[in-house]
Amino acid sequence: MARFIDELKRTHTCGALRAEHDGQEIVLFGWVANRRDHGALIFVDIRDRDGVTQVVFDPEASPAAHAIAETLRSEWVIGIRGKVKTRGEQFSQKEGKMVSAANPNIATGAIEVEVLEATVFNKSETPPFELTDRIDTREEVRLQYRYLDLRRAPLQKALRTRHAINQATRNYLSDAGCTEVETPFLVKYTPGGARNFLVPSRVHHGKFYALAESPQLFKQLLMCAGFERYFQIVRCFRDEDSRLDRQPEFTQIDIEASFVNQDDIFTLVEGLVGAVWKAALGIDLAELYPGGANGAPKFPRMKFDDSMRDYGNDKPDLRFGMKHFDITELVVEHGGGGVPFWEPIAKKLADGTYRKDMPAEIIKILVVPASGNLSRKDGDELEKLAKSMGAGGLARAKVDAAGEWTQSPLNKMITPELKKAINAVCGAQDGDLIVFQSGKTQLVHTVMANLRVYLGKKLGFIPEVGHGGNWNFLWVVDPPLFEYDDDKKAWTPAHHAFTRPHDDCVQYIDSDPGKVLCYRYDLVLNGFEIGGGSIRLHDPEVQAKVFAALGITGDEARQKFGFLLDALKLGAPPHGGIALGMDRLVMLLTERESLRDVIAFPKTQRAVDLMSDAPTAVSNPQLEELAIRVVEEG
RNA sequence: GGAGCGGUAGUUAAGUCGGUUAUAACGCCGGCCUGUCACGCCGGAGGCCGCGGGUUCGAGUCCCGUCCGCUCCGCCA
Repeated sequence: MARFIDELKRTHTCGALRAEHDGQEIVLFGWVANRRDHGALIFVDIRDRDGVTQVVFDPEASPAAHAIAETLRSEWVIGIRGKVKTRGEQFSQKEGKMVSAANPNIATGAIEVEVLEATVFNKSETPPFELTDRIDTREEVRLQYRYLDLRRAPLQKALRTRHAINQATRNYLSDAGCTEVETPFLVKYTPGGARNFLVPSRVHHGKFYALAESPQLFKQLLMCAGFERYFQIVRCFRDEDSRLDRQPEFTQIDIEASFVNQDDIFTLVEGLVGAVWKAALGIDLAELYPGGANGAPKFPRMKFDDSMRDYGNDKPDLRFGMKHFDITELVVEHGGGGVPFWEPIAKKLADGTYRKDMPAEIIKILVVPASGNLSRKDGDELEKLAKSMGAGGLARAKVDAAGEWTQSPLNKMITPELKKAINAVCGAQDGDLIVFQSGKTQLVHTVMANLRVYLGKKLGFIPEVGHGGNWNFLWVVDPPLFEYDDDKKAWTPAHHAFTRPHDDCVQYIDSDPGKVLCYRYDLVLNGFEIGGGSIRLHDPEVQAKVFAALGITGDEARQKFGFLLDALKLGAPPHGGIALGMDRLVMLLTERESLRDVIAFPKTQRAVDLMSDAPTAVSNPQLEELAIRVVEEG
């Protein structure tokens, strides 16, 4: 029978002890975070999930414990029994006078523990990196030893906050009448949309399941099944390239409800987000965003088109200004204004080659205020960034007091009238820098949107991550139902084919699909999309029109979505829902720089687990069982 | 699929115009120290400069290829 654990139970965590515990005999378990050997006295910082406590090994208090302390090394797992002592004034050899022995930097700094008895549960080899709070070790190494990295307080804290968010979410949605239902991960493969991970089947040679990219169809079927309100905290899988805010497997807070309109979903989600912020941070978002139901916050809304026009994407970071200005029409009015690379665009718009309401090419500008103090080198840096995103270049012009454009080839080409008009439109002042981008609409939007965010960070308009909450929520609403695919020369669903169009747009589904807006919405926080959903199309007649506009035949539709189409014909209630990206939500709420900081075991950009080395090749017998042959590449 | 940045001791970095023994800090090992808390002091070990080719009398440094990580575009809600 071991003395520690069996007889001596842990009485406190390493973050618990305070001055009020003075004199108590306690037992701590944990890891050696640091050891300071003063010859006779040995100080050891013990760390557990809750914090750090300094314990002192004094040979006079316990020679046996002191002998053990002499052997201790970093990350050994130990247990101690000792007596809590408040740290009073003591003579400092370093400073040569009496000073307070308390350590204000740690929560338990008012006390220390004099060790009476100690044990080593397990030794540790020297860890590959030092487990400090502010780590500077390359992520590659940390991911390889993820279990060590996870011992550090910042990651412990992030995952514990994630747990709190989970709890708050379950409580709130459960109280709101939602039933948590688990939907399958192994689902039918449907082409289109995100690439699926495919799972071969031993009993069905040559056939594959797909890992669910979302429970979309199932949650709609649950509405057809009469659950009325559903939620699930669910893992989703997408075989797409990763990003800072995208992992191949990720978690969604998935919600669907019947007999609701868009406002009802917003109210439900605003209440959820409010509850989450309150539970995890103790912050009342209703103070920032008043006007919601039952003390919940109410977030502002922006139309999709306005967002694209002003910010170049559908997830604008509104913590700072620097709106884009679309000067396409202005340039058309001036017949190109003498600028060679604008003239063809103006011409195509004037003669009707391009539609005026959805031009294939546009011209946008962005004004960098004089206070930004951008040097010529900074300008070159901007151009480099633009080019890396596919832009041909990046025209710039510095505006002087007289409204002339200096340091710019444009000044020689452009007509004075257009120059004056552009200055007026964007309100450029002396010293401001105008940045121009023209060309394919999507490219211009993307380049300018990224430049805006880059500048926002560079000029300090966006606070650095971890420097205090500055929450900016926004609903982006009323996007188009269809997008025109230039390559395929066909209309494609902007989201998916089951989104309900605005009633007054239904008439355009056949005649002019591009004009059809729909009940789709995204929730944006600080420039990240943290959720998206829609009111679904439950009317089979309109559904048929949408399929027709997409060039999907009845047979195709039946093959892909047959079970859902059947369900919609068998008494489907009006319904809609949303999915919130749990990982992104946690990342933003905890002010971390990457999704990897809030996922226990994340994968790299190439979807590799550096710790386990997944994915790996599989031996031939296993492949044969699945009737799969691997073809060498090249 | 594409662009950019990075890879030098266990860790983080420096390494000039290509030059002879590749530096430093932290960590590690040994010794000393009864008030440290980024303890201090003395000493020591530790390197396939990501990998492969090339140029050169000579390559961490220049060239080509390749692998890995990160950020972005494409892709993806």
